[in-house]
Amino acid sequence: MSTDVPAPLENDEHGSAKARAPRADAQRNLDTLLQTAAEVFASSGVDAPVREIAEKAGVGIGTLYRHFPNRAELVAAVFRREIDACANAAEPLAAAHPPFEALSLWIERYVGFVATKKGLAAALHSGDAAYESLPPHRNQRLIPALRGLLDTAASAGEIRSGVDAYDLLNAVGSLYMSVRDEPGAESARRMVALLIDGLRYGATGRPEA
Amino acid sequence: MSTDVPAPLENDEHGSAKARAPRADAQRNLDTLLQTAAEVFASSGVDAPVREIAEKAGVGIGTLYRHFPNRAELVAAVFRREIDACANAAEPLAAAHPPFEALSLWIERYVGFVATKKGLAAALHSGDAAYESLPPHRNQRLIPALRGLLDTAASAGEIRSGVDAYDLLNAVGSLYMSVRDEPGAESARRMVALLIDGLRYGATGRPEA
DNA sequence: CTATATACGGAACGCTGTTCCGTTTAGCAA
DNA sequence: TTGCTAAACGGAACAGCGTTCCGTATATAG
Repeated sequence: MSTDVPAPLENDEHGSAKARAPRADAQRNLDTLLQTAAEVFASSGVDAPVREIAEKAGVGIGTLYRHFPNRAELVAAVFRREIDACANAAEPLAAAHPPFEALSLWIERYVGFVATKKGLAAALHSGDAAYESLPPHRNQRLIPALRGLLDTAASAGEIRSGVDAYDLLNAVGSLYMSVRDEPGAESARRMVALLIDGLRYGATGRPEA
Repeated sequence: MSTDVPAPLENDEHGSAKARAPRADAQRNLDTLLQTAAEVFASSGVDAPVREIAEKAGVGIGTLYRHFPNRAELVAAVFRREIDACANAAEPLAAAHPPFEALSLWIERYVGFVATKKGLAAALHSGDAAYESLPPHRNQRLIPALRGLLDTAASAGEIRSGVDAYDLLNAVGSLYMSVRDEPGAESARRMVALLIDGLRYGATGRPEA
C-alpha cells in the first residue's frame, strides 16, 4: 500500500475534466449487455440469473460486474434505457401520424413497455437504493412526451383538453402493473381502450379557435 | 416397494375418517415453528432465511420442511394464522367496549397486522400458488368480523350506516400496504384516522328506532 | 513495436432453498 | 417396565444464486 499516488496528471483529452476515453470493446460489451438483459428480462422476468444474461451476451460474469456493481443496477439501467426509448418514440410518431393516432400509438408503445416488465412493481417496492431513481426518471422523460401528444391532439380538437399527463400515465401503468395472467391482460387492454375513448368524449371535433 | 398396503384398518379413533392422531412432539414443533416464524417475519420481513427460523425455533431444517413443503407454504400458514387471530379478536372487543370504540380498536388491530407484513404485497403478486388462498381466506374471515362491528356501531347510532366492510378493509389495507419508511407510516396513520372520523359523520347519535 | 492501463473470464466464496437418509423417540402392547 | 415400530427429528449435502478476486489478454498511446 503506497502512501502517495503516482502523479495522475489530473486531466485528459480536451483539457477540461477527468475521464479517459473508454476502450472500444468495453463500450461494445456494455451495449450488448444492456440489449441482452432487456431481452432476457422480457422473456424470463427481472429475476433472471445474471449468469444467464452474461452467457447469452457472450461475456464472462466478471465483465458484467465491471459494468454494473450489482444486479439491481443492471435492472435499473435497462429500465432507464427503455424509458428513454419510449420517450424518444413520441416525436417520430407525432411527425408521421395525425395527432390522435400518434397519441394512441404511443400509449400502445407505453403499454408494450409496462406489460413486459414482470416483477417491476415488486422491484420498485423492494427498497433497494438502485431503483429509487426510476420513478423520477420516468416522470421526467415520459410525462413531457405524453403531455406534448395530448396537447397537440387537444389543439386539433381530436380529444378533449384538460387531461393531466401524470394521471393518464399512472392510470395506464396501474392497469398493467402486476398483471400476470392472460385474462388480466385482456381486461387491462379493454380498460385502456375505454380510457382512450374517454379522451375523445367531449372533443370539439375541429381545431381550436 | 410392496404391492399391497399392510392392512391399515381404514379408520381411526371415533371410526369415521382416515387420519391418525399426530404425535405430541410433532404438534408442539409445528406450533413453535409458526410462532417463531411470525416473530421473525415481523422483525426481518418475509424474506428471512428458513434456517434462521428453524434455529430460533430450536429445531432442524429437516423438521421445518416436514411440516411445510416449502418456504412459501410456511409464510402462507403464518399469514392464515394471523388472519384468524385478527378475526377472532373482534368478538372479545365487541363484548368489552362500546360499539364505536370496539370498531376503532379492531381497526387498530388490523393495521397492526398489515403494517408489520413487509413484503406481503410482493409475495401476493409473486404468482406462487401457495399464496393464492390468502385473499379468499382474508375475505372469508375478516369481512364478516368487520361487518359485525360496523353493524353494531351503526345500530347504536354511533356511526353512519351503509358502509361496506369490503371497501373499508381494502382501503385501510391499501393505505398501509407497501409502506416502507416512517413518514409513509405516519401519513397512512393520519389517513386511517380520517377514514374512521368519516364513519361518524352523519351518524344519528342515538340508537335506531 | 512495445509498454501498460484497461478490460476480460471464470474459479471460488458465502448464502440461499430443498432433499435425503441415518438416528432418535413417542406411543402402544405385552 | 420393557420392547417394538412407525413417526418424527437433525443436519450434512446439493444445486443455484449474487458477488468477489485475480491471473490473463488486449486495445491503444507513444
